[in-house]
Amino acid sequence: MGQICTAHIEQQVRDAGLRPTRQRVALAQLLFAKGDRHLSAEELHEEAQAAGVPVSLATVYNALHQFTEAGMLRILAVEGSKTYFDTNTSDHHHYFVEGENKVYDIEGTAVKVMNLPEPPEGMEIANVDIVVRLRPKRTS
Amino acid sequence: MGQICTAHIEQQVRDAGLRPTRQRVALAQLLFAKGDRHLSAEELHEEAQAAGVPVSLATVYNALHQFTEAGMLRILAVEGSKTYFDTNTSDHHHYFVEGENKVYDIEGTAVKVMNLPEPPEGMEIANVDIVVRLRPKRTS
DNA sequence: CTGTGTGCAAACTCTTTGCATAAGT
DNA sequence: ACTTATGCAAAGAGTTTGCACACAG
Repeated sequence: MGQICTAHIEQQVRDAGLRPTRQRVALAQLLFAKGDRHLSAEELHEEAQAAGVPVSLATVYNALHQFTEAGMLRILAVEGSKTYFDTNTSDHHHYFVEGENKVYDIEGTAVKVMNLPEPPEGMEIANVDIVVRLRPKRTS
Repeated sequence: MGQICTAHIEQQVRDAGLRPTRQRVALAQLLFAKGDRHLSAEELHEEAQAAGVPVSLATVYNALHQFTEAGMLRILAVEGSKTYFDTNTSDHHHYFVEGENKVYDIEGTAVKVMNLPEPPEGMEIANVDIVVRLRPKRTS
């Protein structure tokens, strides 16, 4: 099964126009094997190390951007210094927790946006991101 | 009128629990005199210089964060390395143009979000940001 | 006067880049 | 073999911090 998955991942990487190198396949596996995830370059780097794949941080950045260009990942629109990548590239939405700078998917969702105006001339909508910012409830 | 505005701005700064110093008042004036704006620290710094207010970049950062804590500004949730501050702290929404990393308000808007689920235990919604990502329309 | 704010420069964090080495086809 | 990817370390951008001087109350 590891074999089948690896072959499948390799194909995805190849389809993106990238050589299925050890590092890229390993990173793709970490990214896409476990369902939807949001993570930063540094987090993925640590995971790779932990998984026994000695990949450099620069390579992680390269791979993340290449995957993004290929449409396999999307960059999350959240404040904060770090860039977060999302393995779910379809329209879906997030909670952002103030203070801890963490992002969670909004689950079980039929969230819908109404009355969106027409985009300006010559532009089209690439996607719509909704970020619901949460804060600890004040003691009542 | 400049007088009245300045007095008003000074009061706002004072109400935020901050001393109405030359720099803070000047920055507040630039920020709040012209309606809704989104700008980075560096942009505000340049504007201040251009307006003949020789304020340092560090002070701009300080002021922006202090105004944000006081609820006079909000940090925009957009990707990219720079932090953008928004002078409109009420629920309203943005276009983000891919490539040029620019943010525009969505105008004339009755944009509404439907079916937002309950937030998790102990959390409340601080606000909801909608970012509509635009890209150039492909030549048809 | 007394305490807070400011400005400068150095430090820090995250990300990108250049170039020699290694790996894929 | 030939080309592209990787890893390292150094550079770069944006932001924060520490400390002496200046200003507001």
